[in-house]
Amino acid sequence: MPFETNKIPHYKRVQEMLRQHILDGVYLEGDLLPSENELCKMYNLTRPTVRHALDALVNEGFIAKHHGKGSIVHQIPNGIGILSISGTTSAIGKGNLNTIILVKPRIIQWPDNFMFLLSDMEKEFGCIYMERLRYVNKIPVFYDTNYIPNINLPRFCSRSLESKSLFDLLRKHYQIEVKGGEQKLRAIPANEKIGQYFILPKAKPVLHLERKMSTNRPGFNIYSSIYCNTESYCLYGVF
Amino acid sequence: MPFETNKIPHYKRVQEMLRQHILDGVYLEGDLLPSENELCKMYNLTRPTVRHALDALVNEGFIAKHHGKGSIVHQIPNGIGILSISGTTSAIGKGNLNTIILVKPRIIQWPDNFMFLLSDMEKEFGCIYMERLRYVNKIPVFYDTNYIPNINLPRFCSRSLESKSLFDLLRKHYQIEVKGGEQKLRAIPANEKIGQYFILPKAKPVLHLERKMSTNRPGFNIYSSIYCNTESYCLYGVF
DNA sequence: GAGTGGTCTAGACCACGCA
DNA sequence: GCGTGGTCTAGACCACTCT
Repeated sequence: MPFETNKIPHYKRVQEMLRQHILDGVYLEGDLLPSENELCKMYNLTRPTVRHALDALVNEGFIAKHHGKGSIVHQIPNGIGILSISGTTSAIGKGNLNTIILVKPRIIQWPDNFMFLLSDMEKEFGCIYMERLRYVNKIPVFYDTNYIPNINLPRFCSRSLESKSLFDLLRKHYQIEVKGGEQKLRAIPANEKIGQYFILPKAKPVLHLERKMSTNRPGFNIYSSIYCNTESYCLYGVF
Repeated sequence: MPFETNKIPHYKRVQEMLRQHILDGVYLEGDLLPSENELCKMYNLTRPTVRHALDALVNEGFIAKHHGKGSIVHQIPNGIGILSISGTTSAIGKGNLNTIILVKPRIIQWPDNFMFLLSDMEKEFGCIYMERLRYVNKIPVFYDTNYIPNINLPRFCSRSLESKSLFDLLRKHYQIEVKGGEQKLRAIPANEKIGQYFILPKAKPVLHLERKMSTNRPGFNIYSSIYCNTESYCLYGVF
């Protein structure tokens, strides 16, 4: 029986370990990962479980599978795998992402004409709002505004976020796990403010992502509006 | 034993049937799909197989699953699920997509500085090139240029494509199935030509997608460069 | 032919939502 | 308490790739 570790499913543990190995360079791009049967023995799991982990890595764009050959580590060519779930922090890797909090978490009313339809419960409670500017290798790439329902999140506004992942904070202090979500994409001209953040001329095209992320708390969704500067880094996804 | 049908895997058959039912309005948005156990009985399959089909539909954005409740049919709000694989034609539905061939398939050299790295085999053979303009509900939304390796595709250039899906044609006449792929996204200003196609002012932001699609033929990839007018329709994805 | 991933079965136990 | 989806086992057979 595989060793018990908290409550994280086995396939997810394997997925995270392999992803970390790839990011750490244990497996280099073009390398063959151990075969599914070898991974079964290594982690003491059965094939469907190991396959579940590998399928998740394919979705994140870290590997590609080839029938009869094996799982090959993918190059992620100057692109950022933000289109899948893993969260910006883990999609980019180690020390390459820097975050500045532009507006510290504060309680506000939900905006009128919000980008997604809100449930009655969400509307009833207020909303915690924050803004961030995020740099990839010193280049400003993401400006995001975030809306979190103010439901049972004690002391959230006084917590430090600088250089931490929002998802990590929610998981560690509030046991909130982001499970998945949906997103809408558009190309829009940068307005004055965004142009300044990105050091781009006004009206320069930027990519606009509106996302709704569901969590393990029923009815508790996190909303983000993300502006992406795609001058130097493109977004990258797998399908 | 489930009835044998060609060589399409069972999970894919179920996936396609359920997707068609959703597009046809048999299940309306917000409806609960039959439970996994019910689907097992209906199609005479086991749960992992049915789950495989449902997971694929989640990835395509057609349904969302809720632990303890069931699978709920998703609304796809004025957005186009082109970010997943299903292909533009099936992502949009019935008669809403119209296609004009701007450049009929013709054999050309691969362009220099191609958007993706080509294998030696691909470089050796020529490439079939075509351009299309696609309308969603009468609005020009996609302008795409496509590059297909000219490997064993007899009479391809003389086939009619108008109002047909490229993927369908490849599957029916050449037994080529698109399996998956990767894509890069950027926001760029429309150039003169694209502005005219989309009836947009020049320099208006458009979304640019560069995709590489792998197929069931090893080493045979299809490449597309797609410009999207996101004024009226946004792109939509699930993660 | 040996090894790989792709598909599938037939069970099991658990956590969650709801009545 | 019941039905739901989430995870997992321990096998099986097939198609594919490489040598």
